[in-house]
Amino acid sequence: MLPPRMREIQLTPTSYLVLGLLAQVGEATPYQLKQQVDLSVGHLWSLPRSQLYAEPARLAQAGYLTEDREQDGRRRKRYALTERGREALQRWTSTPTAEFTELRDLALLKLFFGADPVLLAEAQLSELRTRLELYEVMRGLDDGSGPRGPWQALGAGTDYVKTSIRTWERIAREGRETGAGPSAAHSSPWA
Amino acid sequence: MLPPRMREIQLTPTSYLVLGLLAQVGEATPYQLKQQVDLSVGHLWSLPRSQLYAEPARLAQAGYLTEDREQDGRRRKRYALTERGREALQRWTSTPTAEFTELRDLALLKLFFGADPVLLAEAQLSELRTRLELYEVMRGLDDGSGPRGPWQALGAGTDYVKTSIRTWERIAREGRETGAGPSAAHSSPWA
DNA sequence: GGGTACATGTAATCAGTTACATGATTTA
DNA sequence: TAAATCATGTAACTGATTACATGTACCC
Repeated sequence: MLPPRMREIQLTPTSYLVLGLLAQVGEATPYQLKQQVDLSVGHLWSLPRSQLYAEPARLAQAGYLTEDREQDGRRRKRYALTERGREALQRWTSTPTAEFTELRDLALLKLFFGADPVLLAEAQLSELRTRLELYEVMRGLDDGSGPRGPWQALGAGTDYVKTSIRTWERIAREGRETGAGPSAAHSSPWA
Repeated sequence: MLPPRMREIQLTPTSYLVLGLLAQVGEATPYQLKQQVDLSVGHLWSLPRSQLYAEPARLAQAGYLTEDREQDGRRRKRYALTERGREALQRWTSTPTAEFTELRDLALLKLFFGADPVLLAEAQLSELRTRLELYEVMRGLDDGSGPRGPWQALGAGTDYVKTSIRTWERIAREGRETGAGPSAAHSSPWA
C-alpha cells in the first residue's frame, strides 16, 4: 500500500495543523509556516518553532508531503501536500470528534490543591483581559468573506476567554468574602 | 544540596498532581492514587494509569517522596510526601500562574481547517451535555465544608462546559443559516 | 479449584520541548 | 565591513502514551 522507503507514522494534531496550513497556502518553508501559525491558528493551538521543522520532515518521510530543497544560498526546504496528504486531511476534517477537551489549566490545578484564590485570580485576570483585547481586535478583521471556520474558531476562543474572566472574578469575590486565604491541601475532595 | 544517589528531575504538572494528592490522603499506592484521581481531580486533569506508577517512582528518586515496599503478598509500593516534597508543593501553589491556558481543542482545530460545523457541533454537544450533567451532580455534593479549592475548580469546569455548549449551539445555528457545508480549506485565514 | 475481576507493574516507543549552533541578508 | 537581525536547522533529552505481561484475591 505504502511505497517503499516510507515510514508509517501516526498523525497527531500537530500533523494535521501542518497539513491544514499547507492546504491553505499551497507550499511553504518551515519559517513561513511559523509565520502563518503565529498570526492565525497559533492563537488557538500554538507550537514551538522547532516542531515546524521536525513535523514536515516526518510527514514527508511518510508520503504526506513533498520535500523540495532549494539549490541556491539558503537551501531552504519547501513543503507541499501530496495527494495522500490531501486525502488524510480531508478524512480528518470530515470525521467529527465527539471527545471532550479537558481544560488542563495549570491555574485551576493550583486552585484545586489549595492556592490562594485571590492572588491566582489577579494573575489570571490580567493575562485574560489582554488576551480578550487581542481577540476582539482580530474579530474586527472579519469582513464576512472567505471560509468561516477560522472565524468561528476565533469566536469560540473569545467565548472561552470571556467566561474565564467571569469565572475568575467570581472566584476572587468568593475568596474575599470568606476571607479564606489559601486553603491547606489536606482534607478530602469530592466524594 | 541534594543527598547523594538522587537524581535531579524537572517537576511537571503531573508531578504536582501526585504531590497534591499525597498531601490530601497522606500515603497511597499507585492504585489508590488512580482511584483518587478518577473521582476528583481527574475530571479536570486526567492522566493514564501508568503515569501513576512512573511518576511517584520518579519523585521518590528525586527525594520528594518516600517509597516503601510491602513485604507480604502484593508487595505494593506505598508512597508518602517527604519534607522536600511538601515544600515543593507549597512553593508551587503559592506562586500564582499568569500564563494563559490554550484550549487546544481538537474540534476547534477541525473547524478551523474546514470541518462541517453542523456535524461537528452535534458530536460535541452530545458529549458536552453528558459532561454537564455529571458536573452538576458533583456540585450537588458540596456541603460547604472542607477546602474550597476543589469546588471552585469544579465550578470553573462547569462554567467552561456551559459556555462550550452555547458556543457550539451558535456555531451550528450559523452553519445552518448560511447553509454552508464544510468550507474548503484553501483560502487565507486571519490577516 | 477454576474462572473472573481486581490489582500491579515493566518495556518500548515517540512526540514534543529545550538547548545548541551556524548561515544569510540587510543596514549603518 | 561590521553589527545586527533575520533565518534555518540539528541534537539531546525525557515525559507521556501504548502495549505487554503477570500476580493476587474473591466468588461460585
